[in-house]
Amino acid sequence: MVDIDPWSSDVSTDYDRIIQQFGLSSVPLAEIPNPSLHHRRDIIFAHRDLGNILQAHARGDSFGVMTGLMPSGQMHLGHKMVIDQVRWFQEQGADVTIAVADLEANATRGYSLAECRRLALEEYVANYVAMGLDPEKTQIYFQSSRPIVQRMGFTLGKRTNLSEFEAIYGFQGDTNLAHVQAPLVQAGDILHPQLEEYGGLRPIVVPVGVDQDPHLRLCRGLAGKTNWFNVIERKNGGLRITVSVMVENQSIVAADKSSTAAIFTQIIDAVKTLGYGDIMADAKHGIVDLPAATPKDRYPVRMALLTLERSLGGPGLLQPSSTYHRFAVGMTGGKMSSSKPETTIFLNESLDKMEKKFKRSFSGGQSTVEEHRRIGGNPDVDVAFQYLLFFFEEDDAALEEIRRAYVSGDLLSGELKAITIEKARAWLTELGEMRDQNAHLINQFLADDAQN
RNA sequence: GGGGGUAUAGUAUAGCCUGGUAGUACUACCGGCUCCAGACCGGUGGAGGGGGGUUCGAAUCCCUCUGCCCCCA
Repeated sequence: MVDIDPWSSDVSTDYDRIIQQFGLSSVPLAEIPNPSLHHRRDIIFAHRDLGNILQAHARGDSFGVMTGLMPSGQMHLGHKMVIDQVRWFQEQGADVTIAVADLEANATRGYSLAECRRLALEEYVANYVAMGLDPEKTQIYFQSSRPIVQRMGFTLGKRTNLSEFEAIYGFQGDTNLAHVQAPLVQAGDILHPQLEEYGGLRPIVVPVGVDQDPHLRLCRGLAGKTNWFNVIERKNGGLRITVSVMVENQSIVAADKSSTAAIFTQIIDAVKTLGYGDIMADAKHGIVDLPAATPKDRYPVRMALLTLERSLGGPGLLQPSSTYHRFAVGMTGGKMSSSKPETTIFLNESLDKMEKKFKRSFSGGQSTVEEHRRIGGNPDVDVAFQYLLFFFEEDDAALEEIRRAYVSGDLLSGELKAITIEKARAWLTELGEMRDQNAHLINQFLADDAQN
């Protein structure tokens, strides 16, 4: 994992390196409809397969967003960032599925399932509701009362092994097995919304921070390995479909010559409906080529093949898409961490406490007024400025004006802190009011299997 | 199935053998310096897994339970 140096003024370099190292893609701002503050400010800086989501959106097809919560501790600003993204996807038309990882919290943190439920509703869901998610389009469930996610985790476990877990998570011989099961159940969480019972085949996006990428990599790998048909880019242009023969589908796709031929006919029929005239099938080598297809066609071709796979009895799972956001700097200048209360603001923080935290937050100002006027402040490391950027100042022009004044030395650190405190005060106050006003809606967010 | 080790503050640890006010570092909190914060200087908090025993007195010795780690089969 790349270390992120919070002191570096040139943060983009680090994130560029992450993109390269993890094989992520940059976010195509121009293609994002109604870009949010996070997009405009490059806070959401990378993605995997976001194109699937954008295409589904453009076509008017359904798509979903998935997130989870671990019912332990308190919600803080780091959580707000994810919920803001979930809400944005919802506003663009996504259905929302939220997993309460109560099994995981129970196994690894020692909370009873009853405690998990209480904490999830009172601390987490209450804030989700307050932050404006739409109860009509949001389904919250508990891992413990949706056994299918455990079963999927079990089944998907066949596609990986301890060596991979060691490589991805650094697990070793002394690792508690609860930690081994958790990512598998989580893969079940992420993939199960595609099941017919939970909305059917459609792209699902998971917005996370880069530190969560290992989970996504695992989940995408597991889903991909179950696919009966692969879509790859041809060396000389177009797309190539290959058939993946495995124990599970051998009797269906490759029992004998006639069944193989039948499968190829179905593949050709499936892609024909997408409008490709030029289809070159080579059953002997197990490939179908679409020389005229473009990389963008990968999504509809993939969807057609997954639909075919399902009709043949396969799981037909689409790899989840993901987006990655930068982390706001912690209030003390280091990392933001829920286990260190002094590094963040809780969503139910008292106004006094919030003000105190900002007053003692790390600044990018100079040692004396004279020096500050002369040299100016550094907004890149200034907590008060960063929190306006990440959370509290919606207006780009206003933010830019503050940045200009701070850099020039016109604005002192103390004055900047006062601005941020006022913004945070307004936000926290409103959030508290919304929590109270909307508390009665909490049950509407719960899926049927999450009701008491 | 058998054997060994270990449990001290939010974190990392010292003290245990040889019983006598539990020490240190970071963190937290307060003050100084700073426009504010950091850095720096000064100060203040906070701890021996649970139960039992021995003893005037147990973190320390003994038993037991629990958790964690390791070895053998």
